[in-house]
Amino acid sequence: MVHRANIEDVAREAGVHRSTVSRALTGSGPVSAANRERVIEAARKLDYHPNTLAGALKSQRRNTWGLLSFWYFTPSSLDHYYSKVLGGLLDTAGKAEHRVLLQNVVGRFDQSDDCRRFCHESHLGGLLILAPRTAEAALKDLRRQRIPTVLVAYRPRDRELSFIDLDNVQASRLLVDHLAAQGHRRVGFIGGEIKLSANARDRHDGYLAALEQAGLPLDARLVHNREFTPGFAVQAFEAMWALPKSARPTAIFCATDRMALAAGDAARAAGLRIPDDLAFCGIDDDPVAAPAQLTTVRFPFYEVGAQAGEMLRTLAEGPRTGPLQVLVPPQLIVRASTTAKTR
Amino acid sequence: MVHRANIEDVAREAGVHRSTVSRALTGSGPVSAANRERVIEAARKLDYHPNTLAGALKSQRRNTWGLLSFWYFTPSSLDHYYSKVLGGLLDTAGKAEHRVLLQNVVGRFDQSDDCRRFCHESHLGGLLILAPRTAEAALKDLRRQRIPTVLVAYRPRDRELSFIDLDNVQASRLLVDHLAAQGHRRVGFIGGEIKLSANARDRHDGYLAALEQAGLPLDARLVHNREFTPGFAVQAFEAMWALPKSARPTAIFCATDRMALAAGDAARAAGLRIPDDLAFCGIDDDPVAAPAQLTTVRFPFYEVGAQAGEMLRTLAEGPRTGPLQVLVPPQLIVRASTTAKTR
DNA sequence: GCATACCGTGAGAACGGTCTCAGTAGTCTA
DNA sequence: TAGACTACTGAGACCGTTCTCACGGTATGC
Repeated sequence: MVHRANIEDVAREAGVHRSTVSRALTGSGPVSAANRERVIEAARKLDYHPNTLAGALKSQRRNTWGLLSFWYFTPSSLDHYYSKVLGGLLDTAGKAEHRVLLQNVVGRFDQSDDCRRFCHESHLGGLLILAPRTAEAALKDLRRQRIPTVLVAYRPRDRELSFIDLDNVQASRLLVDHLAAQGHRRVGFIGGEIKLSANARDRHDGYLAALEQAGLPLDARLVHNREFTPGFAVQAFEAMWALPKSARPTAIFCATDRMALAAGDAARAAGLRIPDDLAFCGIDDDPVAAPAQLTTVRFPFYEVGAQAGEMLRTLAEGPRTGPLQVLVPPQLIVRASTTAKTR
Repeated sequence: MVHRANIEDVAREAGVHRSTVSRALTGSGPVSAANRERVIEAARKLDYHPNTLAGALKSQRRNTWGLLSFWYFTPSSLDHYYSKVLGGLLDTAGKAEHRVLLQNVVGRFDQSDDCRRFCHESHLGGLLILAPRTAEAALKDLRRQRIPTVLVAYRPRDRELSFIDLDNVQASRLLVDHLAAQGHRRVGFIGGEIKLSANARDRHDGYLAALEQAGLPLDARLVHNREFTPGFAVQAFEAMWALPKSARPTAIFCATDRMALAAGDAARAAGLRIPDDLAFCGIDDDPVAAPAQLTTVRFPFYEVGAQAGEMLRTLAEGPRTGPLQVLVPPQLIVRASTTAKTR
C-alpha cells in the first residue's frame, strides 16, 4: 500500500502542531493567516487527504446516509422509480456533504441480519427506507437508535414516523377533473384490490371523491377493482362494453399505464376509435405511455429523493422537531388518448 | 445520543479483557469455549454492535466499494441500466461483506473536486466507474492510490486498466445472423456517428463483419450512420425506401430500439406490413420494445454489475494479477417484428 | 498599572477498536 | 524431569483524527 500523508506529516512540513493543521483545514478554530497559508501549502505539496474514518470516530459526527431498499427481487418497473429517487437523494447528500451508502434487503425486513447490521454498524446519520411493506414492527428497533429515518412512498400507521408519500388520491382527482373538463360524464375505473394495497385504495378513493366533487354520477357497474394486471384491465373493459349502450362509459381511468394500454388495445381491436369513442388514461407515466400517447400523471421521483434528503437534514439538526410528513402531488400529463382531435 | 455499548462494556460484563472480546467476536485468535460463551452472551445482553469505523481505522481494512457515476444529467433511458448494474453490484458486495457507497459526478470528471474527495477520503477498497467518457486522464491520478478499479461499459485505451464492457460487435452479429436465418439477404443499417461514439462504431463494425461472414451483400446505399435519434432513423428509412425496388432492403437493423420503432412507425404509415414487407430490429431491449413486439438484443446488466464486483474482489486479493478485461455478450430476443406470421 | 478578554498555539487525552507481544499454565517429547 | 511447544489471556501501543485545556502574549477598560 502506498504511503498516504497524515496530519502529522503535514504538521511537520508546515512547522506547526497537528492541532493547528486540523484547525486550519476544518476552520474549527483560530489560526493566524501566515500559518494557515503554510498549512494549506504543505497539504497541497504532500497531497494530503484527511482520513474521514479517524475524524468521524473522534468527532462522532455521522456524515453518511443509508438507503435501505427492501425488495425480494427488483422488478424492472421499479428501475425508474429507484434511480430517480436515488438521483435526488445523491444530489441533496452532495450539498449536505454527506455520502450515501446502499443496502438491499432480500427477504423479510424484520428478520434480516444484513439490515440490522447495516443500521447499527454503518455509523449512519440518516436512513431512508424504500417500500417497507411489512416493516413497521422492525422499525421500532431502529428508533431506539435515534437515527433520523424517513420512509419513502409509504404511509406508516405509527404517526410518530416521518415519511414522504405519493399523493395517489390527488392523482385520481387530477385525472377525473381532466376528463370532466373534456366533457366526460360517465367515467369508468379499473384498479387493484383495495384491501391488499394502499395504492389501490387511494387511487380508488380519489376516483370516488373526485367524481362526487365534479358532480359526476357514480355507477357501480363502471368500477372494477381486482388486480394491477393488463389482463384484468382487458376483462374489465369488456365487461363495461357489454353494458347497454346508455350505461357504457365514455372514458376509462386505469390505475396504471400498463393496464390502460392493454384495455386501450382491446378497445381498438374491438373497432373503437380512441379517444373519440372511448378515452383512456392511466397513472405512472411509464416509458411506454409517451409513445402510446397516453394521458397519465407523473410523480416527481427525483424531487421525492431530494426532499427526503432535506427531511433527513431537518430531522438531524432539529433538536426536537416532531415527525415530518409530506405528501407529494403528481403532475398531469395530457396526451392524445383523452384529447379528441376532431372536437 | 443514546449510549451505545462498546467493547469495553462487553469485556466488563463478561469479566474478561477487551482483547478477548475482540478475539471471540472476530475469530482472530484463540479463546476458550467458556469465555467465548460468556462474551457472546454479554454482547447479546448489551446489544453490542462493533464500531466499524474504529475497526477499519486500526486494521486499515477497506470494506467499502465506491460506485462513481458520471452524468451531467441522468437521462431516463439509463435508469434501467443503472439500477440493474447497481443491483448486481449490491448482491456481490453483500456476499463479500462489503458496503457500497455512491457518488454522482456532475460535470467534468477530471475537474471534479467531489470525485477526488470521494476516491481519496472514503476509504474505498474498490471503485467502479460508470461511463467515464472523458475520464482516462483523470484515472492516472486514481491509479496512484492503488485502489482496485473497474470501468463499466467502457473500453479504455490504456490497456493496463481493468474493464467490463458490452460486446456490441457481437450484438450486431446476433441480429444479422438472425435476419439471415430468416431468409433476408438485403439488410439495411441505421446507426450513430461512428467517429463520436464507440458504441456506434462497434455496432456498425459488427454489422459489416456479420454481413461478410453470412455471405450477404454489402450495399453502401443501405448503410446510414449519423445520429442515435428516432428522427434520423425515419429519414434513413425514407432514403432507403426511395431506392429502386430491387435495391430496397427486406430488413432494417437499427442501432437502438427507439430508432427501430420510429422507423417502423414510418414504414407502417407508408402502408408497409411488418415484418412481411419489411422486418425491423434494434438493440437495448428498451421497455417499449416488448409491447411493440420488436426483435432486439438485451445486455445482462445485473450480471455486469455482479461480475464487476467479482472483479474487484479478484483485484483486491490477487497480489499481482494483471488487469482484468471482460466482454459481455448480449442475448438475442426474437419477437414478431422479424418473424413473419404468414410464412 | 492591574484585571479582563481574547487570540493563537501546543500538549495530550480521547474515540473504539485491532494486533503484537509477553507471560502463565498445561501438555508433550526425549 | 528438563525443555519445547501450545492454548489462552491481558497489557498496552497504535490507527489518524478532534477537541478540550492551559498557557503566553497582546489589546482593552477603568
